[in-house]
Amino acid sequence: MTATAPRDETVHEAPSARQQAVLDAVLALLVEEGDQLTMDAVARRASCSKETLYKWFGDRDGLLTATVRWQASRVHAGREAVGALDAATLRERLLDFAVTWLDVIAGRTSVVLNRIAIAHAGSRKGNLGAIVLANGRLAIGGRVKPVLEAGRTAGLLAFEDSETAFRTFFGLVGRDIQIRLLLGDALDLDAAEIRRDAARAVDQFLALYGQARP
Amino acid sequence: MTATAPRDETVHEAPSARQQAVLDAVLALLVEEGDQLTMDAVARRASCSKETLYKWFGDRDGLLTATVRWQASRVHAGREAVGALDAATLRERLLDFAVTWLDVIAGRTSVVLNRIAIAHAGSRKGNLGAIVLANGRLAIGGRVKPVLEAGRTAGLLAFEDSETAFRTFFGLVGRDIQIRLLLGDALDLDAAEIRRDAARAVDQFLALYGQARP
DNA sequence: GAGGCCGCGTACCGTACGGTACGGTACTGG
DNA sequence: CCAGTACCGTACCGTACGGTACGCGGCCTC
Repeated sequence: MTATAPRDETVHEAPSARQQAVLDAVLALLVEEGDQLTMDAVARRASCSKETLYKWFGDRDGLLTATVRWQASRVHAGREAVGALDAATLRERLLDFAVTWLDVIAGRTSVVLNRIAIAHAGSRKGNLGAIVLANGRLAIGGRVKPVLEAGRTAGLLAFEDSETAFRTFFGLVGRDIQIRLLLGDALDLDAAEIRRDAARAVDQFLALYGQARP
Repeated sequence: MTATAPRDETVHEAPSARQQAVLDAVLALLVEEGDQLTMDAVARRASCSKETLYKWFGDRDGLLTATVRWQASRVHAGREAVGALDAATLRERLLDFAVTWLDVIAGRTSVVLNRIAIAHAGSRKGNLGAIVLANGRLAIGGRVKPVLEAGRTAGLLAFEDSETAFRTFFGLVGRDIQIRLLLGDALDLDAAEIRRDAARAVDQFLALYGQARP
């Protein structure tokens, strides 16, 4: 290729600080205005030109994708290191996951982003859905399953397939909350209620899969 | 009012046969084409004029609302009558609910309609979300809870709040299935797998809430 | 301090789509 | 046989919005 190739600058890796500001503007707009997000509105809100948006993100979908990725990159905090499980720490780890997860899905941002991704999944070319899935359901699965397996090797849990066990955990924690929020049910959970719900879910999960150390 | 009032014919009660055909066309289009449903496409598919669509349904939202209602009216089959529960029939009733419910939410039509309703809920004036909620989550809740309560009075189940118990049941049955489908995950469940999943959920629910007859 | 780049603001274009108007045809009641 | 009505087909209108073009000001480099 010759030297004049204009070099594709669309965001594929980490966005710059300015770009992050734009993506935050998108999130804010999404949360405030529902999902009729226009490129004009984004440009105005972020004080940048539409041309810049298209240069950085390619097209509307690119902007949405970058936004979802950006939001996902913020949620992935959280320690790892699984070793040395006793019953109390197992319960605590599960409780921690449950609370964190409920906090996320009950948040306005998560609801709106999931709405966008779901709408997107309905109109073909739906990578947005896949991205949200990978960073939501699948990501938390990937982090919980090692804990479950550690619980099993410690003789605290009994199950055959960690995926199945995790899906039960997921169901016990999430129940009808996500679908209700997505469909617009008010249902505002405060921190106390989330903690109660999470504890109940963990208790139920342990009742189903726990076993006294043999 | 004078005699020349043009009389609002928009569909509020049961749609006529011809109107049902139109609504079926909408459903077919929705399932086939994803959700970029245009009034033009509906008119073409249903062999009717756009003017008629607007006369019957008011506007696009009205058409969508009527479609959701129409679909909901088909799902509500199912016997009632709760009396005389023993352990086997309780299990059978719950299993029946679980299978039916999974069948519904795994169907293309349900997925598409939920997508529409969710997108709608994101743009204010979201009665669609409320309708889907009322005919989905809330309707099944209303039908399951009497069974649970009958189970309790028969001494087969132990719980304080039937709503809470039902939500646990809901979570155990649905798990991550609905959100994954909404986000475009392939995940095609055949009848056998649905039956297996439903049975597992019922077993787990009974393990949590069941008690031997005292 | 002159050229070059980046990016803001704004004006502009094309099109898809919601909604309306209108002519034509079939059926019904008087 | 003549209104009146219902409804189909199609042409049309207005607008919102995705995407592009262009001018101008600030900043960096030589």
